[in-house]
Amino acid sequence: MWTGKFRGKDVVVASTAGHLYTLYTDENDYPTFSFSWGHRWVYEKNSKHLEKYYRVLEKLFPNAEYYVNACDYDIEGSVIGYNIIKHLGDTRRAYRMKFSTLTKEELSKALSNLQPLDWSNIESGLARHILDWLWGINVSRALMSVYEHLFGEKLVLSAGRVQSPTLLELLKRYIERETFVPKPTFTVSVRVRYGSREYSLTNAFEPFEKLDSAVRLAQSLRKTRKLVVSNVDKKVLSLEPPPPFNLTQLQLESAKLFGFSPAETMRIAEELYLDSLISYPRTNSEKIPQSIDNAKILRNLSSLPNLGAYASELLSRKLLSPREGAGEDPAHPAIHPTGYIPRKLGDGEAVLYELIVRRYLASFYPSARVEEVVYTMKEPGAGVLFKLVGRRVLSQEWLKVYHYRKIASVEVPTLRVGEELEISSVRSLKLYTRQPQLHSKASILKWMESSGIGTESTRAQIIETLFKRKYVRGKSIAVTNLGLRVARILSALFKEITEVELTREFERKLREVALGRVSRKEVVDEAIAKLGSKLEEVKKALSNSRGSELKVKFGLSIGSRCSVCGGDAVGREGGLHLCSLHLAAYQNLVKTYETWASRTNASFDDYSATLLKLSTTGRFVKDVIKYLMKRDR
DNA sequence: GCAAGGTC
Repeated sequence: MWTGKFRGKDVVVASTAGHLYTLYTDENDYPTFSFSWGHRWVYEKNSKHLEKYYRVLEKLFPNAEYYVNACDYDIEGSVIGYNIIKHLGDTRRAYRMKFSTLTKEELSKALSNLQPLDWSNIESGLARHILDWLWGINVSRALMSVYEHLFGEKLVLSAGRVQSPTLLELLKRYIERETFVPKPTFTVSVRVRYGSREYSLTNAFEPFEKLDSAVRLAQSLRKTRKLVVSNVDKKVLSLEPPPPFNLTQLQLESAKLFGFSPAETMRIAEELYLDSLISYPRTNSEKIPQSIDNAKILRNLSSLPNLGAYASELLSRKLLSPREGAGEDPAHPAIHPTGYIPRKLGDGEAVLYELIVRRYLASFYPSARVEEVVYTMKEPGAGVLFKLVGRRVLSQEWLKVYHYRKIASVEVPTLRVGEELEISSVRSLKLYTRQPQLHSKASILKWMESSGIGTESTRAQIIETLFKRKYVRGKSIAVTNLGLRVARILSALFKEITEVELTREFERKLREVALGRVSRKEVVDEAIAKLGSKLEEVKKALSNSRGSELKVKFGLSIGSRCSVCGGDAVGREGGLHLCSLHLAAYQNLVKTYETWASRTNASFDDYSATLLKLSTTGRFVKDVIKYLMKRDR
């Protein structure tokens, strides 16, 4: 709590730490549509610490002439402050402070220019909370109940607007990889000699579908034994420095460089923030506003061992405006060092702090200059093209401080158009197409951001929820049998919650609420009506049928077992009963054989035997092949 | 017990 005077009046400032109120219900069954706002520490684990913030506010409120909500100027900030004022005070004597940076000047201006409560933000924010709660709590409860009826096991399960589409995306990628069937392609690899050195050339043509084409090209190259330079393209590329980090970019970069998960990065960044070493990390901004005194921060950083020299260099070169990225955030600037010098840091903290400082420093530097020369070569009289690419860094600039990014120099000779090079080796090669990678925590975070679901503050946590529920596992994220069952139940019964489109629909409705065209009540009532009929339908089905009938009724089974694995079969193909994964694998196996047959003269047996040997063949495909081999023996 | 959103 802080006290002071502003224009002759006593001002008391007390803080909260995020939401003090949460939605809850006393009902245990579903559907449940009766909810209220209550104290968070009563209804949520790990929120005991919130009560002390509340007790301070509770003491202050009765003595105040009026109240000012000075939370971050965004929708959640409006809801956080509104709930406190509504429960402890009187919204008719309340105002909103409107600001975008936390400088003395701007806060002072905002305080002398108080706005009425921003009802449009409050109403749309409350509606967002309620919609997420109604969908999340009700579908989660229904899911647990359906799961118990179908599989006889009582488990804590969950579904939500953000977590469920994320689970489905992980499953999609998992299926793509594990039902993948590689296809053969053919190409040639060429080396040339120039002076005393040899160079490998890059192919500027797509691999061939037929072995013949590659063999013919190889034969022809062996005969002519030379390539002629047909084009020289020399240019100087300008490589811009990266902007300072927002949270997503920090999470992606630290995953790439150090293997930290997004949640780990968040935890370490939080520590650095609480130690006053970096600015607020939960930001989407990639900009440092004018109001931040970069010169002062750089002067302070110049006493850092190792990195201080770069800060001094920037000051002496008067490079004081950092590059800006596209990311915006109304409440916070991009992540940057505060200028405080750390004493002793833990391992993770030291590594992340250095990354943030280097990134901040790099953003002030001019672009690096890289000279690139591309020689295009072809067989005399023919059109097949190869490339030889050389690269040389002319000026490092930001690359020297942001040493994580390395531009490898590639030495190549100086060649003229028309010059001939002797071919030293030609090989024809068989290549196989590669399977897609499973998602990592970093790549699924990126997917969530680009799909517009979750926020800076919640994405990493929501990914951890999927792990906690045991829907997924592994560093390369695989979906468990439980995750697959949950995804299939949700897709069959509550399709909307598995799709990113639900978020878009919420956004459209909430915009209407913010514009005052539709009331919060109308939007909530509409959701209740829609969910109510759906949930009653599911509940009725559960009370009328047994597990095995239900699976058929819900479209989760055709009433038989998968010939390959014994799981619930969902379809029949080629005389087999197949579960969803083995069905997809079987279909890919049959379909891809057409491609193989057109490119090679492999029989189906040769094809199958080769696939079993290749490590890129999906495991469900291998299961199907083994089953077919055993059956036909 | 279950969401997603804040923040410590």
